[in-house]
Amino acid sequence: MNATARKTSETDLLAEHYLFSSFTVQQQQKIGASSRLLSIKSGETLFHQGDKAKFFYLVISGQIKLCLNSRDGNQKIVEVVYPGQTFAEAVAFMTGHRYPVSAQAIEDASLVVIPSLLYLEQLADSNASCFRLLGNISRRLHARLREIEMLTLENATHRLVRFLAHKTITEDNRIHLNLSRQDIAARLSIKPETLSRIIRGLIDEGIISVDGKEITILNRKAMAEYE
Amino acid sequence: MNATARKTSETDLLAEHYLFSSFTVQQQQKIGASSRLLSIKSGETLFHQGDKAKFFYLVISGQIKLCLNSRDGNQKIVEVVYPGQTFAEAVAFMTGHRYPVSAQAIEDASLVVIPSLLYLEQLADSNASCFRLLGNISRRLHARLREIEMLTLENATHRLVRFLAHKTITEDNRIHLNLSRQDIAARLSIKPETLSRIIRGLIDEGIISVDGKEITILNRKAMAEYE
DNA sequence: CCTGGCCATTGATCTGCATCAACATGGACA
DNA sequence: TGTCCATGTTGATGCAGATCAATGGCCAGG
Repeated sequence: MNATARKTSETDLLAEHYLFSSFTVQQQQKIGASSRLLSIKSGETLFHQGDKAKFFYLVISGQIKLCLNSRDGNQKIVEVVYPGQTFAEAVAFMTGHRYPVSAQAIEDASLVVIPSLLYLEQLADSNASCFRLLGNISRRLHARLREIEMLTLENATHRLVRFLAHKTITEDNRIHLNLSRQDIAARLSIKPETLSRIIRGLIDEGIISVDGKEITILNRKAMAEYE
Repeated sequence: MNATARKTSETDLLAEHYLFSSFTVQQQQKIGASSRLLSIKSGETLFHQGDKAKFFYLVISGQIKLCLNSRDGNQKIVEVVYPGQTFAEAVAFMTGHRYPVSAQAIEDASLVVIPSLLYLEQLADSNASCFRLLGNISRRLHARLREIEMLTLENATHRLVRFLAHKTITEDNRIHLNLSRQDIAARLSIKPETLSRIIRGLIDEGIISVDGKEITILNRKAMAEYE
């Protein structure tokens, strides 16, 4: 594989994404040519909170968690990013240009690394792309707001039920968890022990049954009442 | 005062704001002509969470609180908006176009009410304005993130100390609170009783002294150690 | 097949903040 | 100036979730 071929692949990956699809082919190629593919192993950190931010990212495969860490070792997962999604796009517009969260791979992942500045330059020539980015960031803003709502107005059980309700549920009422218990706990801002107890509680009430990362909803009515 | 004069005043008020100052004079007049001034009394609600969002707002005077309300009467203040600031700009880009928070006046206030759609139309012709809005929304996104950080990684005392630290402090170490205790509590996601106790604790430790809405910091060192 | 280390679960206990209740205070208005 | 009602303070108690500790399960590497 030669350099040109690789660059082409990155351009193609980007062009499919709605944040880039409004650019001209020239613009896409320009961004693609300066972007690179990156593979990281599960557990590796992409960047730390406070790092100078020169790039943003498009996930091709794997999962990335965006998290906040406190001095005393507590971790809060703000968002889990899946293939096809970008993250840290907004950092370029923030004063200081530093990542407000840390990013770490939950499983082996590959990403496109995009230079923020170059992207910004292209934006200046593409109003349509600006609008897409505005929509994108606004959606994130809304998501953060709902997060705050959950944290302040709902208890731990509610948060878990909501978390489950937002997962894809098969026709036979099954949900596949793609996170470890620890990560689910950090996502919901509770301790793993508490998560265990809450799950046990739901099992004992006959609302769900659990087999490892597979959950079956036995009583959708009761489940819905928690929301 | 005739209609034209009033419209001129609204256009002028908007033109001073950085979200509008990149527009052409024609664009500013267009937006100004469709905007209107609104006065509301302290305690009145501007809009409720979930309302259809056709407008966003620029505060001219007074204070507006943006808050989330739970079914059981709990309230979380997400942000307090002061003169010169806009709010609900991002809603136009969200799916559903509904306000994700409620807005209520904390004191008598006057605002400029701006039709979101018209603003959006002008944006399409002004890349500079797009960039300003992107910066504006990104800043908000960052603020929400720090909020989540505070809520999940810090305790109530820390949150109060941070809250105070972000206020303007005079050379003689005094802070003027512009919110009621209830609102401070709702802002920090604690109960008024707890806020009282925390303040008492700080007083008893000799860290601050309090006289109504005036706070004097007696021990900046000790104060800083809470952050 | 055993073994070591991590993850999840369970139990016992602790604690920060909420809740409930009573009382104080102070500002608006007659 | 007194009265009233909302706001704030203080005390007693409750409770959700954290913490500490022990055990069980499960997978990787010998």
